[in-house]
Amino acid sequence: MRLPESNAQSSKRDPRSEERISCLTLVIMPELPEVETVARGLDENVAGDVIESVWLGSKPEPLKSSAAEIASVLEHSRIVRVRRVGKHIVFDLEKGARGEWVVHLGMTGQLLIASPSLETAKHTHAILKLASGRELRFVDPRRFGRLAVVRLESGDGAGFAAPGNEPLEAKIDQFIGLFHHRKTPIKSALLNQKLLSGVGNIYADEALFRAKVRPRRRASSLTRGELQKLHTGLLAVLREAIKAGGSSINDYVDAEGQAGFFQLKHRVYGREGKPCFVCKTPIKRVIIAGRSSHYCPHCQK
DNA sequence: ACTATGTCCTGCGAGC
DNA sequence: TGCTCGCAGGACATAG
Repeated sequence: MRLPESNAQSSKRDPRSEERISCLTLVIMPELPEVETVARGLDENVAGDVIESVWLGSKPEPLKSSAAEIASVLEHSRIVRVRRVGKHIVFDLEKGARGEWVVHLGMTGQLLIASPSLETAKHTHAILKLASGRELRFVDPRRFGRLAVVRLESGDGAGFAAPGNEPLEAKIDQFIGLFHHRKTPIKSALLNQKLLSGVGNIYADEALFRAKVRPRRRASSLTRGELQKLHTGLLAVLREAIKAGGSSINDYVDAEGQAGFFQLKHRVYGREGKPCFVCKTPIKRVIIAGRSSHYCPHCQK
């Protein structure tokens, strides 16, 4: 994971600079903690602002709603709040009727707050002009990201919902109930967004390391105790990552500092061949469900 | 009802 | 030095 070169130029000395958020979004793989951090940062910076106009890229856009639908919901709406739902960023909107703008960052998606004078980056798919004079831009080179809108007709519309359970809120019995009968590898089950929404490849590996469970194990083979440790490990690693990201929002100084998520050392992810921090055994990498999976063959059973 | 696999997309880096 | 090729991965489609 390297810093894209654009990171250097978007980093400014002033920690209050609106460029802060772009710095953050450039260096991360958006799983739950990263999306949470981006959503919080956006909430702090654009809540209360009004979307004056919307430009959507003309190429095959990464849109789930039609361009016209997105523009009609977004334009002249006030951003009430920005929050995370699973791996999605949800903008609560108000324009007489309520609505929601739902953004999924995919792998490489970024939501940047920029001044109109800032050069438009390659792969910019959407630009929202805000009443404050700033722009909110959606940039996504790999186009795995998605944009959609939800109209909420009356006051009590359901709104956007994640397909599965919120990992940070799932109680232990609920957690065990999700996994204990499944024959698929526990790693695959953790990545299944219909079970838990928000866990991605990195934190799945890290949680399994903390639980001392190998990723290839059938979910149904895990004992109650192992599932409890997995639940604990997952909560711990997600909370630590959110804390690390959150601190970078407050303490971010410049790109050299590489605060935030760089404070959180992965114990197995991306460490193939390197010694386990616990027992020094080289970390192994295998492919499960098409995804690279990292584990310690000694610590994890 | 589950589970497994292929596909999308671009930038980057390893290897020749 | 310059090129090719494989890899990265979330969500969805499709097949089993």
